[in-house]
Amino acid sequence: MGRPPCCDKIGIKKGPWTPEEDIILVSYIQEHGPGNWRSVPTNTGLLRCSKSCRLRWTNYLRPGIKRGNFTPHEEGMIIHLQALLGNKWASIASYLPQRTDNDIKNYWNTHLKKKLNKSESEERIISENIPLQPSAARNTINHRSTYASSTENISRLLEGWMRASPKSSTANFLEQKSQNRTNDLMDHHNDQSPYEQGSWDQGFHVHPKNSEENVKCDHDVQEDGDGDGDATPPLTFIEKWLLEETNTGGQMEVMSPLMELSNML
DNA sequence: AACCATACCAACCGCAAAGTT
DNA sequence: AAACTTTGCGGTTGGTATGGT
Repeated sequence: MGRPPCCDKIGIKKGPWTPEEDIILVSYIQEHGPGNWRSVPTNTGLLRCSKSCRLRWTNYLRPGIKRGNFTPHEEGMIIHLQALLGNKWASIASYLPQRTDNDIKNYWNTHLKKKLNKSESEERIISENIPLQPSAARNTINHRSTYASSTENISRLLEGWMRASPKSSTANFLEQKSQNRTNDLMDHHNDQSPYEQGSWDQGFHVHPKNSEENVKCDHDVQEDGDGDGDATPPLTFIEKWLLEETNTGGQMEVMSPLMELSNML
């Protein structure tokens, strides 16, 4: 025990990351790979604690992250996985390979929790036989248009940086990364990508690190089941359901059996 | 136009598990 | 086995954009 807080040191910078810091971190990770976070600040000269570096990478800079614009299918998955697993955001995120646990957690806290509360109260009113106008707001997801703007800035910055630099392995990596980001942004701007089979495949195959993490997370989830006894249902069922969901194109109707089960649990 | 309230997201903090010596 | 270090997770908060008055 007695671990000293890593962020208490004098001279450690806090707050929002600058594009320059992002570039330093990305290029370092490209060379050395993610991990050994302890050594990242000393080796890069970044005035950040190791924790902050890891968080920045996993939640923001890691290739293959999809940001904003949660599809109805993703939303449904989060709702049901949360019902089944509780606030195990990392576990839930392992089933949404392009999303980070932080993103899912934020989306839950800012959108879905309210939505569910509203739905529950409306259902209660309905069950009490009080007439109620259909609520348009119930099906409305408030997506803020500025959500991806910072990502876009990073993308542009990286592109500019690469043009100015000789073609190194780092630059190649960044170019690829930039391309991924651009593709993501295209998805966002088009706003037309229902959660489809291709998205899964892309998430798992294009980003090896991602899938590697998924394997680990899934393993963790399974261990959770017999560990703390927090009523985690058999994961094989969830996986089966997710598979069916993926194959059927993710219609909400498919979830009703699951909802019944989760209600029973 | 200015002010205030609310919504949202990025990042921080503390704790615990896992890993290492 | 104990002490220590590192990593990961979930809860929370601060800053800022947006909407309303």
